Amino acid sequence: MLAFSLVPTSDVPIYRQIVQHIRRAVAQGKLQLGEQLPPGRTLAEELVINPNTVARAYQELIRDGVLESRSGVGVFVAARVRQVFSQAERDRRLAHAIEQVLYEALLLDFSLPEVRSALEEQWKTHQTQTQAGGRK
Amino acid sequence: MLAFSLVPTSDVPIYRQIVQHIRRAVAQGKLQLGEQLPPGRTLAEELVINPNTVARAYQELIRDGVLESRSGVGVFVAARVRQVFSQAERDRRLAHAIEQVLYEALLLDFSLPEVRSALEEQWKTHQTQTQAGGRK
Amino acid sequence: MLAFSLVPTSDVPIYRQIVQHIRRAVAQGKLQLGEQLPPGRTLAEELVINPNTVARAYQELIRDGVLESRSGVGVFVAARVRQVFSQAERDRRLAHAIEQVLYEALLLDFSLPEVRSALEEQWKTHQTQTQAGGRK
Amino acid sequence: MLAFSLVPTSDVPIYRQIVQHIRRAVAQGKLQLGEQLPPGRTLAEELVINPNTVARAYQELIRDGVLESRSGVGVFVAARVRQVFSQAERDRRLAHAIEQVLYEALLLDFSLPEVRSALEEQWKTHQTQTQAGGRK
DNA sequence: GTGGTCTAGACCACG
DNA sequence: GTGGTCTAGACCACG
Repeated sequence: MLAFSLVPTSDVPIYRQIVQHIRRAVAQGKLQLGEQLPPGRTLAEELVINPNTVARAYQELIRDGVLESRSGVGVFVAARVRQVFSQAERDRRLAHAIEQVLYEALLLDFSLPEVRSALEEQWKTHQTQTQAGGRK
Repeated sequence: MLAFSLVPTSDVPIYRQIVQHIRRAVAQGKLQLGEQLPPGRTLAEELVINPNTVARAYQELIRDGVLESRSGVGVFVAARVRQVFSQAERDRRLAHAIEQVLYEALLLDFSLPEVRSALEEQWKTHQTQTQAGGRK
Repeated sequence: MLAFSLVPTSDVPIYRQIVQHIRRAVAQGKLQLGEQLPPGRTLAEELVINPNTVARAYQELIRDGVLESRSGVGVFVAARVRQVFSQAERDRRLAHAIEQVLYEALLLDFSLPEVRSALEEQWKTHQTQTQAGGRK
Repeated sequence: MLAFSLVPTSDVPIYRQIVQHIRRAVAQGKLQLGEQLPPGRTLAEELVINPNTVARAYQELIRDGVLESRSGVGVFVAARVRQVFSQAERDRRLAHAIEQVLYEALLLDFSLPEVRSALEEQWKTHQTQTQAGGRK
């Protein structure tokens, strides 16, 4: 199931919001591996946006190995998430996300221990929320 | 002192990179309250970018109360940087940045220790890059 | 320099033809690392197609680390081609290309030695064509 | 005999996968000239796909002179499969497929020996998968 | 002027 | 009905 709403005023493009939402849903096990996603047109209607925008989000997720398209049938969560990226690229992407945290923390005057404990807390919260989920 | 380098191919616009850098320098006390900033043209020359780009960064910081313009004299760090963020707002913003790291890490199949050590490493690297550290 | 023409009757989508053409030009050293590509609008005019179609091709190449965008300036061949893909993904992509050769060969009744020698010949021809090029 | 499996998430449409498989079986003599093919519905059941999809593949092969339909009886391998491709055409098609491999390999930074051994491996794997091999 | 995003609408291949 | 491609045209951020 996919239920979310967009933040139209955000500086994050709509298609990116969709991408992030689906990534999150997969990570949290709310979208099961192999599960079918709503047809692009349906999702577009619900979100009151153009179908092309949804298609673009789906395309990006397909290219990243998170989703799979079966022609004439629909789009599905990939049976197993392919490891598409090289170690260097994985590191790069993680570093990029961490950099955002770093900037935010410095700007807001948080210390390393504060950030670290916030990270650990959120990580554990996520674990318990997705207990029986697809990921141990 | 302002010493930093830009990442022209980053998805963060150049003017935002400048804004973030100055905010951080002020937060860390590397730019003293009341201290004068280099003229826009000078900074633009050093960074080999368009002067308009620096001007835009200064404008945004002036609008946010971090900098002050004294006409005919120059741009200065505001005498008292107003405290923009409430504690709740600070926590919310940090949590949001960490959430991005969390989902990226889960999708790329990183473990908590890996993320934690990457965070610590980047934090320390940043510290050493901006040596003079500490705040008065 | 980019000079090529489209095959509108082909079953290969236009944006894919552009992608393949640029990949080839980079592989052959006809597009130097760091070189700027023509603005999407210009290329679209030359090819008499919609700018969005060119943009889509550029986007895909940026995502694959072949090109880089510098905001407000233009699109460039990446300084060094990033190794974006995992070993598994690289193998997968190579296998996919080889599979096409295999099918074609079986259908046209070529033997393995014939295919192998054709491969070696084309490889060597490419080497000599790009002698002084970016790749040894 | 027709025994093969489909790749539903492939970018090759299912009906094309069927067409290629039958062409190959005929080229390799695994399907004898004049031999009857399974009724479309039977094949569709085995492959767990829509009968229309099989029908479409048969249609294309009939149109190309590989198969023949005898009304009320069934579909058969044509008594004499006409030779569609000239030698020049065969070479051109093979060269084109190899060119794709070449550019993919260069971009993914594979060496000639790596590509050659991947080719040989896939060729042999294919041979063993379709054991009964040889041609009469 | 440059690329990035989005809409509206069309047509097509596939199953 | 499903996704994939393309056009035409608009608006925006950036430099």
